[in-house]
Amino acid sequence: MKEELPQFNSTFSIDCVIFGFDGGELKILLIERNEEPYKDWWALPGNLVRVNESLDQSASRILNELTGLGDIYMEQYYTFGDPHRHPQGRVVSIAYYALLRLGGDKALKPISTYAKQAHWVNVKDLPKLAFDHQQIFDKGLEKIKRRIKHQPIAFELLPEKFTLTQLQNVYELILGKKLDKRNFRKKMLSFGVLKDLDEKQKGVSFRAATLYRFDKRKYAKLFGKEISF
Amino acid sequence: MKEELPQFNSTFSIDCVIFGFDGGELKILLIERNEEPYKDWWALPGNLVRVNESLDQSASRILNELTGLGDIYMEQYYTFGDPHRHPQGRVVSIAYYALLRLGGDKALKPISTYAKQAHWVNVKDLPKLAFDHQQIFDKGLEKIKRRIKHQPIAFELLPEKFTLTQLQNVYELILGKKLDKRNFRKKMLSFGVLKDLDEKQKGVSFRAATLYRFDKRKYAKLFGKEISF
DNA sequence: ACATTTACTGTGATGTTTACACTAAGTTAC
DNA sequence: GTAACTTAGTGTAAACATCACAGTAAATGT
Repeated sequence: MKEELPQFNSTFSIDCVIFGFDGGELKILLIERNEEPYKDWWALPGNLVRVNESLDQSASRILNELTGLGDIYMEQYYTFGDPHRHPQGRVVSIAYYALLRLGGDKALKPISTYAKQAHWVNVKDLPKLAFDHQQIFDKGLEKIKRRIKHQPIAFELLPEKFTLTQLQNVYELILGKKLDKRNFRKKMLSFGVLKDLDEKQKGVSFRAATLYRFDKRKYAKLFGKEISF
Repeated sequence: MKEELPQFNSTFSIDCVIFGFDGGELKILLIERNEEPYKDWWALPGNLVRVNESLDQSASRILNELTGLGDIYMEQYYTFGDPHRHPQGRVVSIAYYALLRLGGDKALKPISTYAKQAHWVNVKDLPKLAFDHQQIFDKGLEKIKRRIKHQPIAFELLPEKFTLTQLQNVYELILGKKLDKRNFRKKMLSFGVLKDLDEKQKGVSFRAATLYRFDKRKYAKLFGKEISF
């Protein structure tokens, strides 16, 4: 069990908690491993950092290889370095979270050989994870809980045009609690960073809601004022 | 310049921003390097992580080697991994900050061979730093600015018994702005985590202030309520 | 037209934040 | 010991933010 991999005395990897929001559910992307150790286990997407790659680049690459997507909001949030977290040697792993919109069934293309398949899994229903990935996930969720209160990251999970109910939904899922509809809307609108598009939702049963867009320019002006969502 | 050190193809290190508060000034501990690269430059204390050390342990060790102190509040806050941040190879560095009370002239014992000397330097008056250490410092200061608003870390910088003015002083230095005395005291006392010791400051010119102690037990009970300092 | 579902709206009570200036107590210098 | 100095310590009113709470409006499907 404790055999050394070549070049494996010490190295570093990136692990990503890739959050996706899909009309009502908060999910993360998991892969089924195709290699030892933890072959056939579910795990967070991750890989070794390449020689001439920055950490941010490496995280983006991993996300891109798995989803085909680029230009996604990602943030480094913690580094896990227990000497025994990897059974075959010293691997320090730098964790990132990513937030993205799932447009219906966004194509996944798991082109890496180390994964058999990749799936979006509801965060409320995670399987047992390889390595210390449960711990990495827990800390990632905790981080975005804090961040969502102070920075406009919820919008990264939504399509460009969204309704206030959808926005509230994101907050409720991440914070893990119900919010009052009237207070939520009042507060969100009071920041003045939501642009009313004078446009209604299409293709829904029942009354269609007004669509909004997040106004990055106005937000940038407000920034520094430490607004609290 | 671009020669490879032995075993230096890729490795990881810890760098520490060690904050100390000393009767009115916020300082950090800097070392003067005794080795290439950046020989004779000022730098953050740091070192390579050892084989069987966790990251937290490594950070504690570095602090201990330099100050002789143990049981100090430290927190990992970011990992710096630009491929070219170290001129001799790939070194990913995990940054920690530490907060401690400077009791007068707390003995420093720089027993490491890589440092000629260590000094407490006012954060307002930092010299040019080696590597990307200025960036590491900036991010560390930014982190404690945020954290001090929500968690009781200011107390780590103060002696066990302190006055409200001293506490306010810490806040003002970290946040970089003046606070209103009455509002500050009202708010701090309202949390109910400060114990009035019925005891006055000694050895000061002019009126002596009441001493307080931070009540960790009460704080722990409150915790989860996300109190805002 | 009726039933159903979701969108949307306002007010009053409570708590928090801000702005603001004087008196009290102890020390030092004479 | 008294005057001058320095820091400690205290309260209130206005503005603002948060919270709790329920009914009407609009669109859809039958």
